[in-house]
Amino acid sequence: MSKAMRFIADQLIPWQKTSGRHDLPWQQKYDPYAVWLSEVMLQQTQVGTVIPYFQRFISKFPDIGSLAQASIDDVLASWSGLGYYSRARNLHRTARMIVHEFHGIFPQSREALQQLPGIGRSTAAAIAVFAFGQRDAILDGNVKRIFARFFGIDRYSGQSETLTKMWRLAEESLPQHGNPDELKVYTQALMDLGATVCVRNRPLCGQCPLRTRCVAYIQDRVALLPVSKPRNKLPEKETVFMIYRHENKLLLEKRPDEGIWGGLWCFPEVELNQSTLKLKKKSRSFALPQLRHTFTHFRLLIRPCLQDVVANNEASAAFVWKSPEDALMLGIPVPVKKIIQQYFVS
DNA sequence: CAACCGTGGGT
DNA sequence: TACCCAAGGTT
Repeated sequence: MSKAMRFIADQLIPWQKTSGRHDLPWQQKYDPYAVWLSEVMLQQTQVGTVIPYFQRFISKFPDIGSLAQASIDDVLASWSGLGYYSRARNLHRTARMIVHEFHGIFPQSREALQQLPGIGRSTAAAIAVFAFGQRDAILDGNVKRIFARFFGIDRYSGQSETLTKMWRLAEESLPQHGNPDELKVYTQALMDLGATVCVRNRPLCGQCPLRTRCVAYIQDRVALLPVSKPRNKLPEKETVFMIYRHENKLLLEKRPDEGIWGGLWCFPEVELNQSTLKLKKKSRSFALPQLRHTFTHFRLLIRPCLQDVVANNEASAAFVWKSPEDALMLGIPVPVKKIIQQYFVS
């Protein structure tokens, strides 16, 4: 192990104790269920966004047994608005697997945790460290950013070669003979440093315990690292939300698990073609103001179209009629929530 | 490996 | 505005 590697842990562990975060809701006790839930919610999601969801979710499903017993609809309702809904479905699947196949006992090794749905290598390592005191390396966005600067890595971290290198650095930077508590402090320190000091824009290098040996700082390349992901221009798509109303109830359709908003309830979508345009002209439908919704990989133009109907005889289980107030309590995507709140509740 | 999968905050 | 991206994982 090189000197630079030992330096990181030696600096970070005392730094975390004085300057790290110690009051996040999932840090109170290292309960495997709470650790797992928080790590999954925090995937690609900022702490400030997660906290209220975490509090509500753990109030409603306080332990893995209650989560396993719940319906997927109830789980998705609690996840509604948080995004990446496959995380919620995988969470639910994993809860049922642990309860029914593992007698309610969490796997404790990183390798075993990694076999569970929705738990990749970094999340598995975080759970193994925080919940079970194992010695494993995380490699999340914080660590990638810190390492890119500290080691002066000027390649995009998505490249497999760069990723392999970073995993090796992450393993080699672990405290050598750390006891479990030390490993937890070290792992939390990486997250805290990345989230509060070594941030993406304008990092606070004056406060950084690593700056004396940070390549980017020494070479004055902090603003250039890490290298941005090469992005494609977002394609634009267009859809019509048909809002069928019958006596103050709205029709919602359950989306398939695969694809965008999987498993959520949504206004029925209509293909935008000649026949639907004719249909819209003939029927007494009312166009609500369109709205734009931006995803990671495309932009969606939504045209909501309100239509009062006389019968509510949709017989399939994939459809429900709900009052606006009840609809808001289902697992619905954000644009559906916005439309209902804006036009259908007082 | 690259596309897919949400949403909100920051600049 | 338009773009970046945040405690990633799956296919």
